[in-house]
Amino acid sequence: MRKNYHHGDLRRRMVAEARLALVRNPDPSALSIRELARRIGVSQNAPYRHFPDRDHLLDALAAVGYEEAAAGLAERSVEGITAVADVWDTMARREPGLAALMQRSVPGGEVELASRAWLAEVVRAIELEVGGEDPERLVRRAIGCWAAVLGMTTLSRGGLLAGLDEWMVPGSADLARRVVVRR
Amino acid sequence: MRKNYHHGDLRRRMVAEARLALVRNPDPSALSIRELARRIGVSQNAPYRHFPDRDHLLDALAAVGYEEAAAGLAERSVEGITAVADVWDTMARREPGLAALMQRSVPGGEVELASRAWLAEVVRAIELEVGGEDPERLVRRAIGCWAAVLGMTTLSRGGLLAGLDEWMVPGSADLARRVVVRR
DNA sequence: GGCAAATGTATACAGTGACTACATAATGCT
DNA sequence: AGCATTATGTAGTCACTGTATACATTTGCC
Repeated sequence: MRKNYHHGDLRRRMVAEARLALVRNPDPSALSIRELARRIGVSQNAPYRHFPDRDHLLDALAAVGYEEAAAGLAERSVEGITAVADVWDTMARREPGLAALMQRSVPGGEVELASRAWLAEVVRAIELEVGGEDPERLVRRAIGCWAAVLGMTTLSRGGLLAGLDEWMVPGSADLARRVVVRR
Repeated sequence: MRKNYHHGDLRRRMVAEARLALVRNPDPSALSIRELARRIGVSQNAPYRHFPDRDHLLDALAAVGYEEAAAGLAERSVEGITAVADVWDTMARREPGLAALMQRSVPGGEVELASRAWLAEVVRAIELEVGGEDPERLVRRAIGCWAAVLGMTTLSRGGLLAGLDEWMVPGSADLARRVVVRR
């Protein structure tokens, strides 16, 4: 009889609220399904109708991160590698918790596809900058670039570079440009 | 009157047992203080005499990881960046859970010093490879190299490259060992 | 209109980190 | 040696978590 017995959009709402929670506290392991449900105003078990368990919620959120990153890169891939570094850096700085989630892809999960879309976009950006290399080399460069940027943001987000002087830390765009994967 | 009321070496034992637990299950958030205590045969609260909370235990373990990595690199730093990649990748492959811990440094924690020792060793390795560069560039290169290798192992350990690696390089997935940072 | 599927609620359980109060052993001072 | 202090253990408790099971309501389809 109640008007809002059914929420109507709980799945999407959970993902959004999880994202907010990660902004308040970037540690993904501190994220609680019950608290999200409470905050949304729904019973503590309702979320389980949409996600088999906690990990699947995190996976869905990480996928959103990759989708946004890919879209952001697509908009400005004219700029090449700089754009790759910039897009990832900005995301990692604004939402460190989200960035942390994006380091893991469960096989069969949503991240699997979304991260591939991101990688494709990186390949496109690299191609624009370095011109017509053979495709395999291109992909390897893209992976190297992604790894370099990811590594730099991981180091600084984790505080591993805290206290080091500014001049000691390489710019991630420069680094990304110099990293190459041998075959 | 019992013989073993005091364990005698509980702190070290906890770290060792935590490491084992991470080998059984690489997810650090699944690691339980109580279970470790149970396994050691000590009361569930005894560990708290040695670690103010769970995070400090993880920090201590991560520090051990950095110490070993630094020592391992010192033994073979003649080889330059490849040795860096090799040492890190081997560690990350054998103990992914430990590698995950090593992405975070609490200010004032043990990782802060240990990771600096590791970085110093990386600088040494890079210096051997590229010869006498000016110190600033050297440190930047070292950090960049660390980041690239870390990023690479994170990508493959996280499954983000699943399905791609064997496509790119028939037979072997040890991408990190093939990372090159150009000057 | 009625019935099945989707989506919500209520309740319960075992496990956790962490706190407090207390017990015992080890250490060091006199 | 004797004794007080400190280090290190135990016991018991609390609020909280993920998740399972059983039941209720709503929605959508024939």
